[in-house]
Amino acid sequence: MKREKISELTTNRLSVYLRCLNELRAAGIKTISSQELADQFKLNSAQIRKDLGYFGEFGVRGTGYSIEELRQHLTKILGLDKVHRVGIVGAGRLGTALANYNGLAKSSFAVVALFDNDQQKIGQTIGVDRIPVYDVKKIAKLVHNEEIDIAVIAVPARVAQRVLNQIMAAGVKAVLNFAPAPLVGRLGVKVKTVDLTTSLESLSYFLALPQKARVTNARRVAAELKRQVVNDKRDL
Amino acid sequence: MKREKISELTTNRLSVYLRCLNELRAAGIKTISSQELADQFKLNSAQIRKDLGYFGEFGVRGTGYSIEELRQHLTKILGLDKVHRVGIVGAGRLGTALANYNGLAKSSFAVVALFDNDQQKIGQTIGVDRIPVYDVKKIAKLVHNEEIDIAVIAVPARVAQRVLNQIMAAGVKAVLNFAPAPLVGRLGVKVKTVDLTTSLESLSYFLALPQKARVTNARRVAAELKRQVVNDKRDL
DNA sequence: CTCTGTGAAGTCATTCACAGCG
DNA sequence: CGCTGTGAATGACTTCACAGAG
Repeated sequence: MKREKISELTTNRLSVYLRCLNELRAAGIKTISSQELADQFKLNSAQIRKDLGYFGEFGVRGTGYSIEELRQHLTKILGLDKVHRVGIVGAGRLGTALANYNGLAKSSFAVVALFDNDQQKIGQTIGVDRIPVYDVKKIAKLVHNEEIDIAVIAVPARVAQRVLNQIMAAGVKAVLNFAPAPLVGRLGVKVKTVDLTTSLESLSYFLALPQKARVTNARRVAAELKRQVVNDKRDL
Repeated sequence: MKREKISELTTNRLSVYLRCLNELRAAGIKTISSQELADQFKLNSAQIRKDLGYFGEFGVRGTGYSIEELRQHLTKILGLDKVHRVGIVGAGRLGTALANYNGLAKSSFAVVALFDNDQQKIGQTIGVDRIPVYDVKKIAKLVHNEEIDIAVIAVPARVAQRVLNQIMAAGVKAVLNFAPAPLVGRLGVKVKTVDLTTSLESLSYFLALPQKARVTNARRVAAELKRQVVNDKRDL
């Protein structure tokens, strides 16, 4: 296992591979080759082998990968063998929706606290899990008491940087930001921004293109189509 | 204006530039250089000039860019001079949260319909804007009647591909997908996936790293800052 | 003979660096 | 002069292609 720097593109893909492996396991399949796995999404098989290669040699030549074994390795690599405790700052619509989002509960993330500055909301609980809403001022205390290791920013853009500063001051090292703002992180703190407006505007750009440009979108689309066909065959 | 293929990384940044310009305009500033703009987020000024250069020569040498003028150009380029009509499939927590999300209303996206298969929800309206919830079966009809040009998938992963197929059959060309599933699009249809689980698992990976690797050298962290904005250049 | 693991080649993106306009 | 626009250089990511393990 050579500890060179792993790109975020790679870690994102590892997450996707893991999800796929979980499904395959549920389907009772024991073994899979990088080529078969690549067909599931439209990736190149060398990409998968290379991604895995950064972390070790998990495959068996001539056979492929043991699904259960690879699954365990990826779980470990991604740090999903421990439950992460998540605090959401901003108990607005997005914040509460995320607190209730089942997708998270199913994986190893537990939302343990929400924070807001609205006195109306503070003291309430959210969802069937009755997650408490605290005063934003108590972030530092609760990060410590509840052992929160991941924070989610779901506040308006204009206060996002201030909130991030509070979060970092409290010692949280990983932050998922939904505010459409370019946040400045600090050494050793990972800030990942999910920007819905940018995503939509990017779609808008695509729609604004002349139809010809949208369709003649080059090799990648062609390659996708090819794989699609392959997939369909396989399913039969 | 040379019509070569523009990377999605570029269009994502254009969206961010535009947001910044809107703020600068609100602050009453008239002109800005690429260097100043680059300082706002941690970008390279050449990057900005190159991004803009794909679409024309908007700058004035020795001075910089007229904020109002550049703002108008970017708005046009991103197709934001027209209001996009958005339909959200899945009236669960995420779907309704998005329907209510003010960030969208502020820009040029209007959510005009939700779709669900739960008879309890069909016929209801969501939020202060009273957006109606329709039966999923009516997607094709409503896409036509309401002139929906962007669809949002906010349904569980296992039904996401089926929903996408219905959406594409209805003629929608741009789709924002929140389901954690590798969807297969069709020629001329843009599918952009926002995968919360992957984002969180990527943060988890970071936390699982030895502290030393997390902090690394300042140069690398600076470079990472630029990547904060989630850029799924590969749509899963 | 199949499929992994991996250098080498190829492709795409970012940054440098500077000519030349205003 | 200062700042844009852009080739040329560098760097990052992906894909090819094949030696070699099982």
